[in-house]
Amino acid sequence: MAIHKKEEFSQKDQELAFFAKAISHPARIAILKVLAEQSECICGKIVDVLPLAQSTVSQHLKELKTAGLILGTIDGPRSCYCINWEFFEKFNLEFNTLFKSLKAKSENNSCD
Amino acid sequence: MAIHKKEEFSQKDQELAFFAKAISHPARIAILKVLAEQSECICGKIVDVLPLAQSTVSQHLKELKTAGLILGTIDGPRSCYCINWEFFEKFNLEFNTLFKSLKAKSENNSCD
DNA sequence: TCGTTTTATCGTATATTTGCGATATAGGAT
DNA sequence: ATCCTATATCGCAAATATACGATAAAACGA
Repeated sequence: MAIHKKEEFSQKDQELAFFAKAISHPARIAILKVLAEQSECICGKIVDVLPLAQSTVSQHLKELKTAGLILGTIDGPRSCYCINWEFFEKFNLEFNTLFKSLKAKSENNSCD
Repeated sequence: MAIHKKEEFSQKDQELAFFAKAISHPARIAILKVLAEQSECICGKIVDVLPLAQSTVSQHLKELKTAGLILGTIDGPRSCYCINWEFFEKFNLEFNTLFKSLKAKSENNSCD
């Protein structure tokens, strides 16, 4: 694909797409659910719960971290992750805004 | 990657990931916005608006259609697309449910 | 110090996504 | 019938994503 064209779209659309991509794999959704459930921000326990190899889980955690959805701190020999709730709110809001704006736009027409 | 493991996750997580993937590219978000704005469910006008080749746009439209987010009808020599609002509501609700359930789970702990 | 445990990263294989040009198809106009 | 327009699909190339095993790094205990 020569050069990918993603950067030619609006910042907002790129950001939304980026957010959506962060949760576009069931493993990452499952990880978020586990993190939300656990009182301690467990680490390798996620590996036990998911049907994936340790290295693969680590990769998904890295992606969620890059996206901003989770925070990771080193705790001795292990890593401790938890949901970045502050960011999560922004994330949530962003989706709601998209959905609302689409609906709002549609109110001016009678397409459906 | 030998065999991809997506099907080993819960139906719900797979569905959510699938939904997220549908809007994980700025072109598809842009298409949804255009469709929501237009009073007639335009077709190739989308190509004019997006910085992509006709064939690429057609492919994104197909993906949105496969995901269920848009409907396409043939209108003479051209294709007419519009947002599938009924499905859109389900889509919207699914995300809200995920976000709410994550927050609800977190209320039992003090991780953050 | 040496081994153990835990996790990140590297290298690699394969699958999927993205993108485009070329072509096919189908309807409408002349 | 022939041409034109609009769109879908095919074939291909390149980029990304997914997955794993092997290995590296880091902290802890014996």
